Amino acid sequence: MTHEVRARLLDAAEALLADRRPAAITSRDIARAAALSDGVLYNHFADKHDLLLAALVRRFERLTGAHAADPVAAGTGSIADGIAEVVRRGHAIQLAVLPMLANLAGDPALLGRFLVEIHRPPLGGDVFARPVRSWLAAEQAAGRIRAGDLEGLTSLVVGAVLLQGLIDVLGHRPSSDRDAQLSAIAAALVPALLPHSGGPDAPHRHA
Amino acid sequence: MTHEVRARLLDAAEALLADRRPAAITSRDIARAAALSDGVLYNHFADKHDLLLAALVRRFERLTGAHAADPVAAGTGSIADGIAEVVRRGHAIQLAVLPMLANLAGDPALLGRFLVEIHRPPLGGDVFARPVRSWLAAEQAAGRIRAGDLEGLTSLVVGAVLLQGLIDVLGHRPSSDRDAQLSAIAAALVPALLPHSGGPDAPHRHA
Amino acid sequence: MTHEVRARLLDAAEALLADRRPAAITSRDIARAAALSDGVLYNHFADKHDLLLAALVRRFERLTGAHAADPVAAGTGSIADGIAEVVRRGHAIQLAVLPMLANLAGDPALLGRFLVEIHRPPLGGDVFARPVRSWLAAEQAAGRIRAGDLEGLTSLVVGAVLLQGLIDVLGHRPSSDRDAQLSAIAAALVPALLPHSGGPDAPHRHA
Amino acid sequence: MTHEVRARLLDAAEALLADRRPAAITSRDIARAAALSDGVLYNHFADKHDLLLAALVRRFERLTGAHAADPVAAGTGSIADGIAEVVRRGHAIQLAVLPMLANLAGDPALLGRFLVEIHRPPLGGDVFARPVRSWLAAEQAAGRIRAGDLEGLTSLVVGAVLLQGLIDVLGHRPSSDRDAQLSAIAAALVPALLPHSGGPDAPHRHA
DNA sequence: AATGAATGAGTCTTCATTCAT
DNA sequence: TATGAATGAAGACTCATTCAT
Repeated sequence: MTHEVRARLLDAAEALLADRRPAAITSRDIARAAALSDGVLYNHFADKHDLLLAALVRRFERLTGAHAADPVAAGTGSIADGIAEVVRRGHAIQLAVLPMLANLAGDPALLGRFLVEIHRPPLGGDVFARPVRSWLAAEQAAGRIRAGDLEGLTSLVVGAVLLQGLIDVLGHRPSSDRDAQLSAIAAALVPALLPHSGGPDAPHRHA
Repeated sequence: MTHEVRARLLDAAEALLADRRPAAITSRDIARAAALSDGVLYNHFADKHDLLLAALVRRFERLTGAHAADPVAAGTGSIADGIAEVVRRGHAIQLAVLPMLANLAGDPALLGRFLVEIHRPPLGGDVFARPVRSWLAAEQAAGRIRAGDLEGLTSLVVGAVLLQGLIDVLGHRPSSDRDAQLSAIAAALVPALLPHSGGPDAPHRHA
Repeated sequence: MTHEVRARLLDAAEALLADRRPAAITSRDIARAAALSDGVLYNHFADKHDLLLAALVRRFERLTGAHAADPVAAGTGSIADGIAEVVRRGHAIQLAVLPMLANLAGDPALLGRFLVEIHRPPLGGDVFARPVRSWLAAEQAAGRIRAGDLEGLTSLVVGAVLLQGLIDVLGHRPSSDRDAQLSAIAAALVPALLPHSGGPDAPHRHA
Repeated sequence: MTHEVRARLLDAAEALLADRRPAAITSRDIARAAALSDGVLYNHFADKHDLLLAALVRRFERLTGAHAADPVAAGTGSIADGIAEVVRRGHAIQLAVLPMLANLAGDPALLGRFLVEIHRPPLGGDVFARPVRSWLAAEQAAGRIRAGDLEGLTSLVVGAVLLQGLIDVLGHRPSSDRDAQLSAIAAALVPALLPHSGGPDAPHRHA
C-alpha cells in the first residue's frame, strides 16, 4: 500500500512532536522512529517542514477533538457553577494544546503555515473560543446572563484562561495554586455575566 | 575603552533580536553586525547564549521601562474610561514585548534563563500584571470599584489583554478590528468592576 | 558495497597514523585522504576518536600479526644464539609498534581506550612479553636454562629490548650502534640464563 | 628587575606542566597562572613552545637533581642487596620523570627540542643510565661482579627498570605488585652479575 | 616593557537533502 | 518506490599571536 509509508511517517512525527519542539526533530529522527529509510520522506512530502506541518495539524486535531465533542451544558445549574466549569474545561484544553503551540512559536515559518492550516485567528482556530462562545450564547438566549456584546465577553473568558494556561505551560506551578487561581477567575467573572440587577449602579454615582 | 566592544556586541545582538528569534541568530551574525571579528564574543561573554541573554534582558528593560514610568491615573474619570485606558496601555506593552517573548518560547533553555533574570512568574516578571493590579487596588481603595479578590480581577484583565496581544503578534489583523475588540473587552469588564448595586441579583435567583 | 567507505576511511586513517600522532590528524585530513566528503566520517563512526581508535587497533594488529606468527624456535642451537635471536626479534617488533604507541602517549584518553581494546597490561597487550616468555619457558622446560622466576627473567629481557626500541624510535641512531648494543645485551643476558654451573664457570669453555 | 617576569612565567609553566601535558596548556593558562598579561610571553620567549621547552628543562633538572646527588654506595653489603637498591633507586627516578616524558611523547617537535636540550641519547640524557653504570663500574673495579661489557649490563638494568616505570606511569598498578616485580628483577639480575662460579655447564653441552 | 583586547584561521560536529541502486 | 550512503554548507567555539596604548 502506497499510503502506509506516509501514515507511518506521520505517526512517527506526531509521536516525536509530543515531547520535542519541531526545530529539535531531525529528519533522521523521524525516519528512525518510523523504522523507514532516511530518504522516503521526500517521496511523500515536499519537505521536512511539510511532513512536520501535517503531523502538527493531525496532532492538533487529535488533541482538540476529544474536548470539542463534549460541550459544557448550558441552562442548568447556577451561573457561577456554569462559568466555573467553562473555565476549568477551557484550561484543560489549553494544557493539552499549548505546549505544542509554544514549541511552534519558536519557528515562525512553521507557525505561519500551521495557522493557515488551522484557520485563523491564531491560537488554534477557534478551539479556545468556540466552546466559551457557545455556552455564553446559550445562556444569553436563556436570559440567564446579561445580554450584550458576545465577543467582548468571550475574549474576556478565553483570555483569562489562556493566561493561566501559559503560566502552567511555561512556568511550573503547584496544581493547588492553579486551581485557586482558576476559581478566583470564575468568581471574578460572575458579576460580569449576571443580568443587571435593577438597582442604581452608575460608576460616578458618588457625585 | 574597555567596554566599548562589549557594548557594541550587545547593541548588535539587541538589534538582531528585534526581528529574529535567538535560535536563528548565529555568532557570526552578531560579530558581523558589530563589525567585529568572529572570536571577540568569547572575550566578553562565556557563550553565545550568555550574550544573547544579556541582550534580551537589556531589550526587555528598554521596551518595558517607558511604559512602567507612566501609570494610569486612578480615582479620576469614570470607571469605564479608566478600565479602557488600562486595557489600551496593557495592550501597548504587550505589543512591545510579546514578539520577543514569543521568539523566546522556542528556546526553552534560554527562556528559562531569561525568566530567572526577569523574575518569575513567566511572561515578563510582573510587567503585565503590576500596572493593572495597581490601578485596581487604587480604585478599590477609593471605593469606586467592587471590593473583593484583587488577584482574580487582575488575572481577568491581564488575560484578556494578553489574548489580544497574541492575536496581534502572531497573526496580523487590521488595527480597526483590534481597537474594536479592545473596547469590547473594556466594556465587558465594567460590570465585573462596579460595586454591588444593592438590588437582588443572586445567580440562583431563578428558583 | 556498503562497507567500502568505512574501509576507505579506516585505510586513510591508518595511513595518516603511520607518520602523525592522532591529535595532529584532523577529521578533514582523513576525509581528504580518503577522497570523501567532510561529513562521511559521522555516518560510520560515532566520533573522530572512534574512527581513530579503530584504525589504531587495526594498525596494531597488522604490525603485530606478522611477528606473532613466527616464534623463535626453542631447544635447538646454543642458548647464546637463542637469546640473541629473541632480542633481535623483540627489537623488530618494537620498531614496528613503538612509534604508534609513543604517539598515543600524548593522548591519554585515546591511549586508555586503546589499551582496553588491546588488552592490558600497557604497552601493547602482551605482544612484547609473550614471545619472550614462551621461549624462556620452553628452554626452562628443556632444562637448558636456569629454572626460576619466569616473570623476573621475562621482564629483564623485555625491558632491555624496550629501552633499545625507545632509543631508536625517539632518538635516531646508526644501525651499527644499535646492533652492537643488542648483541651486548644478549651477551649480558647469557649468564643470567645459564643453569647454575656448580663447577668453575665459563659458558663456552667446552671448546 | 627585567628577569622577574621571565622567572614568573617559567614558574607558572613549570607548575602547569606538573599535571598537564604541554599540548593541553594554553598560553593564556600560563599568563593567568603567572598573574601576568597574555602578551608578555612574547617579550621574553620567541614562542609558547620556547617557554614550554625552557620550563620542561628546568622541571627535568629539578626532578632529577635530587636523585643524582645521592648515589648508591658500592663495595659494601652483598651484591644482591646492592643491585636491589640500584633497581629501587632507578625506579624512583623514573616515577618522577616518566610522566613528564610520556606527556612529551605526544608532541614530537617539542620532544625533539627537549632531547637536544637534555643531551642525547633520549630518555633523559643519562640520568637513568649514569647511576647504574657508576655502581656497576665500581663493583667491577672491586672485583665483586663479573668483568665484562659494562654497557650491555647497564642497558639490561636500565631497561628492566624502565619497563616497570612505564607500567606504573601508563597503567596503574598496586604498589605491592610493583615491589614484587622489582624484587624479581633484582633477583634475576644477580646471576648476570656474579663472577663466574666455575663448574662445567656449557650451553651447547648438547653433544 | 607590560597590557589585554582583537584577530581569524582552524577544529569538530550536525543535518537536510540528493541520488544511484 | 524504498534505500541509506554521501554530500557539503554551516555552526559554535578555541587559541596563538599581534599590536596600539
